[in-house]
Amino acid sequence: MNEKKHNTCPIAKVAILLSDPWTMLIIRDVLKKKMRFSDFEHSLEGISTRTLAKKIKQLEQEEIIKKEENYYTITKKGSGLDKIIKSMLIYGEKYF
Amino acid sequence: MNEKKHNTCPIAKVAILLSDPWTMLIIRDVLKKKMRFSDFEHSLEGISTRTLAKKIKQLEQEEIIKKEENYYTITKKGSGLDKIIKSMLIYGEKYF
DNA sequence: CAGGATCCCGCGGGATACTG
DNA sequence: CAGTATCCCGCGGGATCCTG
Repeated sequence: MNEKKHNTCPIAKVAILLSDPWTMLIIRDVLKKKMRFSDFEHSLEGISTRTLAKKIKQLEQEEIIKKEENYYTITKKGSGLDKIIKSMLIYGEKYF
Repeated sequence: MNEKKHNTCPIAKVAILLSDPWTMLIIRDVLKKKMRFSDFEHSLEGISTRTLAKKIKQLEQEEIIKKEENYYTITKKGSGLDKIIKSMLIYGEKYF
């Protein structure tokens, strides 16, 4: 996936941002409540610490989530994603 | 990503389904109009024929898109995804 | 034009061990 | 608990060529 070629389409940008299942699940969790590292590890069964740390860092850099005192919370930018998550939930419940 | 561990969460299922940027862009395109293979190749700049063929096949198996006479169109199940795509568009326009 | 077949390489990511 | 550091392997996917 070459990001530069698709930088004009907003859908493509969001698609790239969310193009990892873990990422979406992290957002799902942190939309509900503040999470610590170990909370994620329990919720995201099967993820390795290495991968989790990386995904979290990505999301911090994108300013989707932020960290304060070992707790991760959603940012304003991040909370805008709830609409997407919500529509995914509705779709998932209907078609799976 | 171990799919079995997350098979109870509808969000996780949709996340897994959409966890590839190409996939979402294919859906974006086919939601607009019927597409042929070469249409995708032009729209999805940078994708290889191999990958494109694979993604298309996946989506056919999921019954998100269907093929008739070298044209791909959206299915009923697939058209439900427009809500998600739409919310992604809105988010992308606002925050990027 | 619509793909299938092969070959090959990179890196994403698991497992494990270690530190503050 | 909250990560960092290595080591190592698999496979996703690009490039290329071929067919109906």
